[in-house]
Amino acid sequence: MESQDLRKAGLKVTLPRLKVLEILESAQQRHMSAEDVYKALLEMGEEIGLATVYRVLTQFEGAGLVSRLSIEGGHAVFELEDGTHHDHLLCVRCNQIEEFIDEVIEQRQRVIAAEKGFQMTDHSLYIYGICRNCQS
Amino acid sequence: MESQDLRKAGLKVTLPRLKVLEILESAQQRHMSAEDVYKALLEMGEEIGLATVYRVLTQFEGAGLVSRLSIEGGHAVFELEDGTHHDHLLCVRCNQIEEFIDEVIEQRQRVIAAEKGFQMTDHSLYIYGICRNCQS
DNA sequence: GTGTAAATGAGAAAGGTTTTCATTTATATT
DNA sequence: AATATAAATGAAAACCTTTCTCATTTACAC
Repeated sequence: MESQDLRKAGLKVTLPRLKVLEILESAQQRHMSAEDVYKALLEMGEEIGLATVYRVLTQFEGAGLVSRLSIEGGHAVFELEDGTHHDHLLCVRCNQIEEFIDEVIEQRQRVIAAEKGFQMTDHSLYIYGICRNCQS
Repeated sequence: MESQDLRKAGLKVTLPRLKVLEILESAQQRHMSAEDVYKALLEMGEEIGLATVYRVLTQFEGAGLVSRLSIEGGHAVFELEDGTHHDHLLCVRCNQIEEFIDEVIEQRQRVIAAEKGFQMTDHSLYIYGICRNCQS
């Protein structure tokens, strides 16, 4: 009953929105670009325009249903929002993305923001590297 | 004698390169986009193409003379390399950028990368917030 | 001074994302 | 259940930052 999620978010229940949600929920990869979602829709037989995919993802972000990662060099990727804040490790070879949570870092960030007189609104931490599989 | 910096970096000493270096060294703002540099050059009376500014900044980055920050939502900004690794605090109102160094966070990042089996190549941490001046 | 490889300028092209606008659709209302 | 209305969609154009192409100019080695 994903329709409820959409209604709760104040969005009309439309086929493109339901299908995009479905893709995000069932995809093998948790992190997908707009293009990835678009292609997955095509494979599913749904002819939904790329512009609509972008619009829907942006609305979902606004509604708190997904988060947007702005990774270095290029396109954004989206992940279903699961309520947990986490940061990311990205493999520069295979583009795989892993997540991690580190309370020590979180705490230090709060301290630093306070020290500098900043009212923190957000923060993003990306660790780039070569994952275990790609080191061979 | 900035010419030496260029020669040391294996770059020919050309007027565009000297002028871009000059802008970066004398600018009131330490963090500048390619467009910022381009405009500063125009104000200085130097007719240097935007493509050249991009090329020069990219070469400077390769030569270790400047660092490129990939901040959220759009264009890259460049800063003169001063040898110190540091992270950034960005004001979402006035776009001012502050720098900070935190050895605890650095250390935790190394630990996390190791735990996940990543050979870390780079990392980027941005704290977004409202700076002291903009909170009034 | 001259030759040669490298650098530049202008504009075109690229790549990801957003906008426009006419058409379609979901939902509130009758 | 039919209808009105505001919102959503598709397709293509526009956008924006950045890179590339290619003819011309320039720096540096000889």
